[in-house]
Amino acid sequence: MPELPEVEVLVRYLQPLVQDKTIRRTEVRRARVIAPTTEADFEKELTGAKIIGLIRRGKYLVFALKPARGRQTKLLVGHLGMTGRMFVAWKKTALPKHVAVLFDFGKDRFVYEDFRYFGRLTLDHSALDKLGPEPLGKEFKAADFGRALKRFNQAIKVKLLDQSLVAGVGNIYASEALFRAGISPKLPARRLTDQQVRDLWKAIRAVLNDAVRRGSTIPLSFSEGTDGLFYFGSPEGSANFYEERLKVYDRYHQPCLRCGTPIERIVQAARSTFFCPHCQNVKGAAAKPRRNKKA
DNA sequence: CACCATGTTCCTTG
DNA sequence: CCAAGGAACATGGT
Repeated sequence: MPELPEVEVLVRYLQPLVQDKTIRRTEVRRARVIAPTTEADFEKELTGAKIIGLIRRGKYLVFALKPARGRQTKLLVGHLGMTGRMFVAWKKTALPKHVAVLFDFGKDRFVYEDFRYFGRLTLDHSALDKLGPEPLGKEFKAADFGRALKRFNQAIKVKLLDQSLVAGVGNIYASEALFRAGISPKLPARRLTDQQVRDLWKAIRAVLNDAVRRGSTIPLSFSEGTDGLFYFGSPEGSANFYEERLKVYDRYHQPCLRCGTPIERIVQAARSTFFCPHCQNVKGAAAKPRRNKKA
């Protein structure tokens, strides 16, 4: 679940459930996810600590903690990697297979589960310093974004994944934003015109905002029976929310929703990119003619 | 067996 | 120091 919108929805769900909870005990089942914090430090710092806040920064979750003894607030930084999940459940509820970390709250507990263990839940907050502006915040300015892009020859799609330029865009929403802006993913970053920079700036915000809005309308409940923890790829089907909200990502060979041209897939920096070769022509500008086709 | 997967970091190479 | 490309991480699904 890992791009900005998913993390945002998760934080909104999680925040009231962890706010003011005291961690009675920690259990680290996979030490790699707390690195570089050691298990001894993790336990020492967190046991007895109270969670006094939870916010999102880029794709990170930032927990503010009031330590058992100390006065100084500590930060606990979470990241879901590709497959991480976090939730709060009754202790009688069975745990999933790949639990990485548990916090005992008394009646219930916080669970961080991640079957690929690419994520993190650590006291090391240095990753936050490398993040660029929040795309949905007012500190994200088209002019700054454009200036930053001027430094790179690399394809714009690849630079959208650079968290130091703008924080929170991942592989899915990078394709989505470029489609929305009508810009080729292959266009070298420094070649974007000022107009394209503005279009892309706007498209990033629109695509992320839409996803947060839609994600917020989906029940996040850990309904009994299913292992379903998230709105993401609904466990029981329900016409698959995931498919219908995305306009280009994972739609290889399917007709472009705007012009009917088959969507193409290419690989950039070892990641898949999906785009419409007509609506997102490198030469830009010209692409307008549309023969709308029923999908 | 082959290839693919929402992410980040480390290691080369130029 | 910087840009860029690729492998690695770990566990699946198809």
